[in-house]
Amino acid sequence: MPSRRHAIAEDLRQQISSGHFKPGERLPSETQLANRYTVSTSTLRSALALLQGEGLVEKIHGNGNFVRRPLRRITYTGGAAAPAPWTAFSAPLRMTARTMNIEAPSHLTALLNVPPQSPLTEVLFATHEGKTPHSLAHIYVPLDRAPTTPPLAGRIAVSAAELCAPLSEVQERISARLPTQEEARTLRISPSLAVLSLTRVATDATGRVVEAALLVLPGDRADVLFTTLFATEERSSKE
Amino acid sequence: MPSRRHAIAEDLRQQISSGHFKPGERLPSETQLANRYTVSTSTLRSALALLQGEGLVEKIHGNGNFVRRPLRRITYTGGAAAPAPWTAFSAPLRMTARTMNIEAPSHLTALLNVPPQSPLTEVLFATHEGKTPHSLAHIYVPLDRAPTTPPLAGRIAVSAAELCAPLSEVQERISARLPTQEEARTLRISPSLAVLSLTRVATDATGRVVEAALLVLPGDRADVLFTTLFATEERSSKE
DNA sequence: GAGTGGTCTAGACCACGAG
DNA sequence: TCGTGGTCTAGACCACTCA
Repeated sequence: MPSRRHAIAEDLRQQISSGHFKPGERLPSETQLANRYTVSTSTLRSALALLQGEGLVEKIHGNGNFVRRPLRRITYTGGAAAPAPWTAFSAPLRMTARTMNIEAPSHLTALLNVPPQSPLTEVLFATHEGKTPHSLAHIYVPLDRAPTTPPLAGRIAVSAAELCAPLSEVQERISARLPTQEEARTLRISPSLAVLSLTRVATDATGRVVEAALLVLPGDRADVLFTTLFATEERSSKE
Repeated sequence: MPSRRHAIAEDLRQQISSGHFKPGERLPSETQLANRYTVSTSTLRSALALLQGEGLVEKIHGNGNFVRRPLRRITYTGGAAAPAPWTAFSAPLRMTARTMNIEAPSHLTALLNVPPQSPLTEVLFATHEGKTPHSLAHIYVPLDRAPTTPPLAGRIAVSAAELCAPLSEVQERISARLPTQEEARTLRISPSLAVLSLTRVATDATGRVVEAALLVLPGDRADVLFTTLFATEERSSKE
């Protein structure tokens, strides 16, 4: 037996995909929708919560529920096959970066293998498509290993490590979770929409950590791709 | 101002981590907890929903709310650095597999690059720690490329591709989402606990798809690790 | 059958956003 | 200020589990 809220969610899904409600459009208020479906507002809200978790609807407090614009799915390419960590896109994809020097907070000392409060360059990084944020990144570079020409910007910031000594190893660890309140606000996603959390640690030939990057990618508009090529014939690993 | 439900959730989190409520233990009923905190049952339930999404509490309909046993975090190791796709664990980690021959359903023909309804071997695969499922995998091998000695079992099933012709490429695509109802039931996780979804496609030297694997890993107990080694000195890629 | 969580109601009041 | 969503109440009734 489909519950009331699932039936309503399904009906709204239909109306959205059929174009009855268009991307960017504001839905009728929750009170109106509750009347239309003859349910209480709580039931209607729980139906909207389902759509929210799917990334179909965005709620804006004090303003309304909006049909989310379907966003291009972006791909983060990891591993050796990636010349630059962010692939290029045909669509206009805006990037913003903010650089600041900080002292290593405790949760980073283990990751970077540096003493507490040692100087770091932090780059806050975001990609946007139109007005909608696509992804977030925090990138940390120990100051004594940073390129000598700040400020970093654009893709250079993301691949800062490449400017340093030759890398010997890059580790990328990926997990899935719900966004923190702040991430949800910044990315303008529902707190119930899963995100990919990727931690990339680059090490140089001497074993020092050259760069750590913490990426947050909304599950409805990003995924991560790794391609592993195996040696055939006399071919060796590709970079 | 922290809302009522966040305060309650925080208090319960404390009581769980302090050992006042122990792993596996049943919490007081929602009515009792609602009285204790002098809130309505709906408010209390929304507090529990927060803990559920964090994987701290498991609700069992008609039975109660239970403190989840903290599970060992497992790591799926991807890419060339992985001799076997599933790393070994010190803890007893049970694996179950069920093999069946099917005809390629439509959503797999593109992935496997085979004609519709061509014969496949499907392996349903699960890992458990104790009674709790850790992960799910659906593995598909085109029949004409399968090893000649079925039934596959254990880790062999997961690395079936290795028995075939030498691989030339493995693609692993990862995304984050909420589980389907069925996945949530099978993995015994909350529908609001994010999962990693990993699609692995292995191709042999002739360009044919040898194996496709669809993995589902609960976000609270699994992550994925890729290690990329760069050639230094005369060293080449490792397998 | 007794007790649990699951769904739903019909309100009240608060917090936010835009005009 | 007004309309929006956010939180919360105090119930009712249903569905499930276990003894």
